[in-house]
Amino acid sequence: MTHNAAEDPPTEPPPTRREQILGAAAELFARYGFHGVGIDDIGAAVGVSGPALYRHFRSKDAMLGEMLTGISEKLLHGGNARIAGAGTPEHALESLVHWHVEFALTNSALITVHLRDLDSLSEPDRHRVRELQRRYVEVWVRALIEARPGLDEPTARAATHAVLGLINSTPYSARLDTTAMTTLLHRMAMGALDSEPTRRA
Amino acid sequence: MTHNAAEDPPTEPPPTRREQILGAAAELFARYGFHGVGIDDIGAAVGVSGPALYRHFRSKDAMLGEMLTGISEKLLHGGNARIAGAGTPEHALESLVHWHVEFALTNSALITVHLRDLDSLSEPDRHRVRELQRRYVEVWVRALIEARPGLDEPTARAATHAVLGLINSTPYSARLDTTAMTTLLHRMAMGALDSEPTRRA
DNA sequence: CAGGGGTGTTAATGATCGTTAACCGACTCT
DNA sequence: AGAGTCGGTTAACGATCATTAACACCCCTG
Repeated sequence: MTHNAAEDPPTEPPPTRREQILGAAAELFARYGFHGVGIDDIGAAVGVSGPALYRHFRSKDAMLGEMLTGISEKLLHGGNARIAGAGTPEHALESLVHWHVEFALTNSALITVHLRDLDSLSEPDRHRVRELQRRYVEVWVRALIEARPGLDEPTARAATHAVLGLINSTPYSARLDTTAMTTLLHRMAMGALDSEPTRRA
Repeated sequence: MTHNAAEDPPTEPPPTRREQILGAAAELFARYGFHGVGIDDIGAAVGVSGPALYRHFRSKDAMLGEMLTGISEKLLHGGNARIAGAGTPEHALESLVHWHVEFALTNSALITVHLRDLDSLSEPDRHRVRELQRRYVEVWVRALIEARPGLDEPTARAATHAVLGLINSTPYSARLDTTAMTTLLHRMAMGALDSEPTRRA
């Protein structure tokens, strides 16, 4: 035994099956909710029936865990990357909006699951995901405060949640074509953020 | 038997127990999801244990059904009322925003359940709720088009979903105090709607 | 060709949980 | 006092469903 062989190999080229299963599961979870989907349903969706999935995942909860930690990490890293490569604070903010809009439009099923089934996670996974979320929001809050000096932190945090809610509304929406939807959401998000929330009426 | 005595008496002054149960159930559903809450949990939350609830509701699904049709009707009727009592189209829109913000802040648990557990409903309830939702959105779409002439209907519908998403983000948000939150959400919603989504860049 | 890892299959197992049964005290109305 | 309804209790019942057992291939390497 060369220590533990199949634990967490980050340099591993992802095969296909796991991801195929996760994709199908995401669609199903998005439509029916985590508890509304049986292990057999997921199996059927990828052409195998029932407990075959246990060859690929330790449990049903593990699927959800991997799915949600995956999306949360992608969001956080993407956000950080956008911030890093931006010149002005205003540009950074715009970049974040663009990133999140694109992400939400591309991964609407994951967004839905993320909003909906977070607390079907096991304790440790839930904490991990919440921590990643928190850090992602923090990226937004910092960017927002830099771009709108004088904005206090609690307000910035609330405004961030609101804008993310706006963008994440995408799964509920009767979709326009992707490019129209992208510009619409982008414009509305910036409009919401431009509403000078720092000044009194 | 004087026909059916306890069916649908709309003129009835609501007692207390059903509503108490619905309130507790709403909080629990919001926190743990419909399937994540047992009948015993709901009972415990109101001080009785277990199947006592069946003296008040036909089933667990019936609770969810009543909860969600209730909220949907309140939203629709409130929306219609605001529209009716408004002078200018701009004022009507503003009135809708105010109404929804207030509602979401006052009933954040219901909003959460509404977004999350819609498809745990029985077929007929689900259709009823979706129909009410559709009509509520229609109220917004009409108001929006009147206030922003030249806006095409699909875009107006998408914009409506986005604004509702913004306002409904309230449950996820680290709440400011209610009045600050109200003005912030109101301002951001109007800002999003003012972002002249009809013009090209 | 022996054999072992990876991937499926179907049939038990066991827990959870909504729902019902059977039973009971309290309060009202006559 | 007595009958009935209302709201509650605890103990079965039954279904659903994740998980595991036991068994069967395929394929690749030695």
